Amino acid sequence: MTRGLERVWFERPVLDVARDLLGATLVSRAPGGEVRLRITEVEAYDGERDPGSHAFRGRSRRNASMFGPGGQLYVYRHLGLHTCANVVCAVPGTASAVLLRAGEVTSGTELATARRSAAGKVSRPAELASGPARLTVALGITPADDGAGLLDPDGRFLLVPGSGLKAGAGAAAAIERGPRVGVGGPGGEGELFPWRLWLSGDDTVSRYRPAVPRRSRTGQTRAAPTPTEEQQ
DNA sequence: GGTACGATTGTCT
DNA sequence: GACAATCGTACCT
Repeated sequence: MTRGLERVWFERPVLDVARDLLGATLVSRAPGGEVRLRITEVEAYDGERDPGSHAFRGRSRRNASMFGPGGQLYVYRHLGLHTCANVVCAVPGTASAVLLRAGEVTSGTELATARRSAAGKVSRPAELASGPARLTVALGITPADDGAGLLDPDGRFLLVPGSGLKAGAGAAAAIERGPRVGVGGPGGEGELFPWRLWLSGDDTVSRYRPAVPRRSRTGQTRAAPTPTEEQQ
């Protein structure tokens, strides 16, 4: 039987959990079969003190599972289109979580490919789960899985520690870190929280895209320059 | 009650 | 590289 993790594993600083999630395997079981994903890229979100976190403005109906005990999923819908999944860590009452950004499908490739094909195109195996929304599709994670546990060896999801991380020093050297993707905020928040971690050289890691101000439906950007400023 | 916007992705040029 | 899709949530009036 595959052994999972103890809950205390998640009751640590979010960056420690994020680092150790790299190389770990997330197992997703469904009636159609099982998909195993080796995690290659994550982002850490440190709860209410992190301006990039969904929990920054406090608890709400959407982010309630972020405030739950460690070792469960926080799943949310983004832009009404995509589903993203986080691993909740730390102790109840806090709200830190690790966003799963990318991974390598190591088992159940056919099922993952079928899921991704139904949702769009897949041009190469490395793109099966290269991106937070792609990853959830490949694993069959839906908003209904919000709050699902990751510790039960017989449950729908199981997180298995990565064998390559037991060595410690060697594994740490293979981990790179940088600013989080698509997280802007005042004063270059991405630079203040360089909490995107990935396995160096892994081709399943998603492409870095800096945060850009979005044009709203009315044709204005959020910090629209005045006509006077535009002339300068 | 109304409005702005987002931890993204796929398509089109 | 630019842009549209699409809807739940938070914030404002």
